[in-house]
Formats: sequence, C-alpha cells, structure tokens
Amino acid sequence: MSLDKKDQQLLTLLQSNARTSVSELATTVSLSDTPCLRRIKKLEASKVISGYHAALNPRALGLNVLVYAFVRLSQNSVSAANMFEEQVEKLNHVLECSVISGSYDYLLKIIAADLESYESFVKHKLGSINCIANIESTVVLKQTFSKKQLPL
Amino acid sequence: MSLDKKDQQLLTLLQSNARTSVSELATTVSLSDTPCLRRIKKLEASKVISGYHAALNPRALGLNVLVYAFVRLSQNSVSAANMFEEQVEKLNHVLECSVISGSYDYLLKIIAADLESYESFVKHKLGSINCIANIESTVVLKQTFSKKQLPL
DNA sequence: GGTGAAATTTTAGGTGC
DNA sequence: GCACCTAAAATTTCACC
Repeated sequence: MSLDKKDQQLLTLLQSNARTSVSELATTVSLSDTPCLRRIKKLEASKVISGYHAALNPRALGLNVLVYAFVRLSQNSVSAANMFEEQVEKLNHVLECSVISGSYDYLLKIIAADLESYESFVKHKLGSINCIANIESTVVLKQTFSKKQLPL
Repeated sequence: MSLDKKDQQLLTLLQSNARTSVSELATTVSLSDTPCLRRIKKLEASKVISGYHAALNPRALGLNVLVYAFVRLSQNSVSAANMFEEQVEKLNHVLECSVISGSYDYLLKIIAADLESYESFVKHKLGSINCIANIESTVVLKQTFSKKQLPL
C-alpha cells in the first residue's frame, strides 16, 4: 500500500480528529468529496486505519494511577506464556501487554483508581495467575505527554 | 460528573467505535436520538470524552519496532527537566513520555521503522539532548494486546 | 478525479408524560 | 428526566461522466 501526500494528510487529520466530516477533509486536502471518501475507504479496507476510538479522560473516571509492571514468569514454557497472556487479557485494568527483551518477560500497562486499589489489584488479580515469578511496579508520577499521532 | 448505566454504555460503545451513529447508539442503550445526543454532548463538554482519534496500523506504515526507553538525566534540576520534556515532545517518534518512580527519571515509548533506525534515532535525536545521563532500551518483541477501552 | 442526486444522519424545536 | 414527532441542515454515499 503506497501513500501519497494526500493520503498522509488525511491520516494526520483523522488521527487528530476522527469525526472530521468528509467534506471538510476534502477541502483541506484539495479534493472533492467523492475521491476523498474513496481514499478513506481504501485506507480502511487495507487496514492502514484500524479503527476509530473515543479517547476518555482517565481522571474524569476516577482512574488516577498509571503503572508499568514488569513481570517474570516462573517457567519459560509456551503453555505458561499462553496461559499468562490469556488470563491477563481478561483483566480490564491491564491496558497493554508486551513481550519484552531483558531480564523480565512482560511489560504491562495498568490503570487504577489509586495506589491502594493498584496494590489490591496486583495482590488479588495478577497474583492469582500462578505462573508469575515476580512483579516490579514502576509508577508513573506524571504523564508529560501522550500522542495519538504516528510519524508518517 | 456522575455517570449512570447508560452513560457508561455509551462510553464503551464510543471507545470501541467512535463513528457509530447516534441513532444506533440510541437504539443500543434504549433511548431515543435526542436524549442520547444530549448525553454525548455533555460527556464531551465535561471532558469525559477528550477526543476521537483514528487508530493506524503501525505495520502498514512500515513502523515495525516499538521500544520503551528509560532515561536518566544528568542533573535533577527543574530547568533540566523542563528542557528535556520540551525537546523530547518535538520528536515525532516518541509517542509517550512519563516521569517515573525508581532509578530512572523518564520512560519513553518510541516507535521506529526497524532496530537500525531506532539506533540512529537514539544516537542522533535523543543523543542531541545534552542533559541525558543514560538510556536503557527495552525492545518490545511482541504486543500481546493493546486495549482502547478504559475500565468503567 | 469530478458532478449531481439520493439516502442517511445530525441537530434542533416543540408537545406531553 | 424521557418519548415522540417534525423538519431543516449537513453529511454520506451512489451511479455515472
């Protein structure tokens, strides 16, 4: 899939605001509505655009704590990994799960109401997955920024 | 701002698909269009919904490498921190910047085309910020999952 | 890539419960 | 607070050039 200048502009605009109307997008990129819409549909069909999502303000929902948790499993078997990944995906407070290089196996991005509920979450929810050897939590003291824009 | 059951349903639906029409949302949550739209506008005005963003597929854009980089500054002054945060925000490949607890000062989420361009990025772009003492890179070998859904 | 028209959606106003 | 109705404005989407 090759992206020309106009495709890139459209992607930038849609990443910034997914609800921009096609006619406004078309005007901005100097196209008329139909070819503009055709491009967007093509970007969706080719999975360059994977979806459109409302971003919520965690604070407004009472979610004030963000933590990166490093996890090491007690066994390096495929079945332990699969079971861990399956279990952890069910936990709504875990927003992201990555297999990483280095001395830990996984990096989890976890959100919680406060440090107390995070502690409780680690103890009762994460802790109940029995193939975990140990967990190291890195608390985010402040999010300097978070971009919704990929470099093109 | 208090959220009742219907507000929560709307938030879940919009996080999953920001382009769902109001009438479809209204049907799903058992409301008619007008009150449904009023709720959405209220959620936007009160900043519970901070925006709507198209999510792109990094692979389709040739961005195959994701890295978490831990950064320690050489001085613990406010001015060094401000200058670092300001400089790093200008770098398009840095998607996220967090002040963290522990032995490092910052955790950066960085995306790049491949490991070679990541190396080059760290050397020339990050490296040019002179208050950095050292950087430790944790490469993401595989994203198990990434949710666009906050727990309600 | 563009035009024009149809179909759909958004948005607002008004009534009554 | 909501349902229901109506209707204008805006937007999406289509066949066709």
